[in-house]
Amino acid sequence: MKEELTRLIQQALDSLVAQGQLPDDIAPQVQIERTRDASHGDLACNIALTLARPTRKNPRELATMICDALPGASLVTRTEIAGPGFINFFLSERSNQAVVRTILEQRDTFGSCNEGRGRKVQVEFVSANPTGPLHVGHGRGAAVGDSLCRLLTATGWDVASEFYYNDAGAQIDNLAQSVRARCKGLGPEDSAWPQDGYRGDYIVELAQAYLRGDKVDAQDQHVLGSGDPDNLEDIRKFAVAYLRREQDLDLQAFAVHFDLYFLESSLYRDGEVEATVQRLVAQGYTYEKDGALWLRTTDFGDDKDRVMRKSDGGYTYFLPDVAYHLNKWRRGFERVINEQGADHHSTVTRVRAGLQALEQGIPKGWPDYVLHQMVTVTRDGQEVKLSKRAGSYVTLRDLVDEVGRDATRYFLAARAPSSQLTFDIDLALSQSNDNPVYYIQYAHARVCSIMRKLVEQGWEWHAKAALQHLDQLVEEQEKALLRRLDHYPEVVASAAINSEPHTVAAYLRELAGDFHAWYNAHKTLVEDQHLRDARLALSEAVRQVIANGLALLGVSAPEAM
RNA sequence: GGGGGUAUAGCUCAGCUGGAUAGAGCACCGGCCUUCUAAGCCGACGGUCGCAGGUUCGAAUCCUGCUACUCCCGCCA
Repeated sequence: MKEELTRLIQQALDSLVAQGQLPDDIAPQVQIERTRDASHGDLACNIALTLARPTRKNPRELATMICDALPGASLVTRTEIAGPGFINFFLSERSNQAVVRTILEQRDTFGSCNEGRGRKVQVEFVSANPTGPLHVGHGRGAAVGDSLCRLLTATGWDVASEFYYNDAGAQIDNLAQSVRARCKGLGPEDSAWPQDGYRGDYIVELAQAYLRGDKVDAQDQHVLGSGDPDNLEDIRKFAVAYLRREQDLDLQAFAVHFDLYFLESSLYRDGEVEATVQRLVAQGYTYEKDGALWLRTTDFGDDKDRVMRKSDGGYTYFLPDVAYHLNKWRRGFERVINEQGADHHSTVTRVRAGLQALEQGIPKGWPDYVLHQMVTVTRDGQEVKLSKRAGSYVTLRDLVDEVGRDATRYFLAARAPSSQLTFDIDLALSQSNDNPVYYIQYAHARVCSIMRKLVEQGWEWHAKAALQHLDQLVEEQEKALLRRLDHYPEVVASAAINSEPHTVAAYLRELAGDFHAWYNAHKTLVEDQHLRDARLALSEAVRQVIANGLALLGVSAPEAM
């Protein structure tokens, strides 16, 4: 529809230029936008305002000229010049009602598109170290990242979700040493306790499981605890598998699935870390200083150079990160989105710099990052501190157990990633109408309830027949709903392009609001069959779009509440 | 000191990439259940869009400079 109008306006401008009424050196950018207010019509164009300056004409006068030159179109019932010079288009009711037919035909694909054209995109998210259970911050990453995957799939991308975990490096050594200390009955208060050791209770449980010789079955590894408190390597393997399994359970509770778990250790095993170092050295972007090997990331916009190989011979996290992203590039992902906590934002420049230094033809701004700000958790009005090492902890699983999966996911995905998020456990727990997810789900359940009532009354409803009577939908609340429904595909497309799942949540809140208002103002199950059919079709369309939208957020759409 | 992010109603947040009178939800106040689920609806109240400049037909939105809060600035991840 927008394209159609853009074409009409373009034609009008062309004819005005041809008649010499407008100079031919203007390069108009015709923009059609959806109006915010129904009294401004359905669509509006600001062309007269943007052309006012180059043509040195009064915008309203210009708008009149354009309207007069506009070819007729059956879908437009009238045009109007308003405000400073907007051209408002009022579409026929018929064209507005058509969205119901589209929705009932397309069902769960309504809102989908082929923008991605099957191109490969990878979304990496959560990527928590296997050094403890997932906390709320990881939950935000999981909610946002998973929703992004769903949005990209819906818009035609070939999506791969991935979890990268650092099963190598200093943090894991620290973990193994912490477990060994617990095996020997030591605690943080003992002098032999490792510096910065992990103090959480889960380390104690882990040590006990290891000593008992438990078997651990995680997603991608199976380990038997040897029970030897001196074998650090055994402890390390066991601890990683144990916590990997814990995280599996956390994610399972959250209904988040990954196509691939990528192990940092595999980069070492397959020589990719070493190959990356050699490549960087060969490109001449490295130097030795203080016994360490540095990369001149300042050549690529970093504020200081970074160490890649420490003086003790080990690598910093930065180097495997570069090797990992080279690996991603070679797997053919033309688009990669890394969803991480904003505390990692300093890696963005570094990883991109490392990739540029490799000179492999990787685009400068590759990969994309979505950084979410910190999550704080409050209970009884008090902030609950989250610290793995201190041990006081709100885990994702605890939260899901308490609050429920739907509410947790909705809360964590419903805010712009760039804003800080306070997760108020009491509020989320309250089960009251404070909770916006219930408001949306309730709208869905209400439609289902109407459908059940329909059967109880001995009536029937057939979509095909009902679609013949959409012209019955003339009430103000019905028009508002039709406009809102029509908007949905744009919301999905824009949320996917801009990596902003929270806009879907906001849209659903509005759609549910429109629906509840209509529901209260007009009865659906009326005696008049044509009117009833039309309203049932509209109800069903609303139900479908709510179900589609909630699915994009990973939230369920209950049939009864 | 350098960099990222944020600042919009009493509180929590939207604001469709520069449009028309800045919107929701909570909270508070007043109404609506013999009619499809009141987890709902209707109404009222509530704003110098952090401050100061600038860009233009037009700014919460873009630019510059401040201020406050927050995160990062390691040979940790």
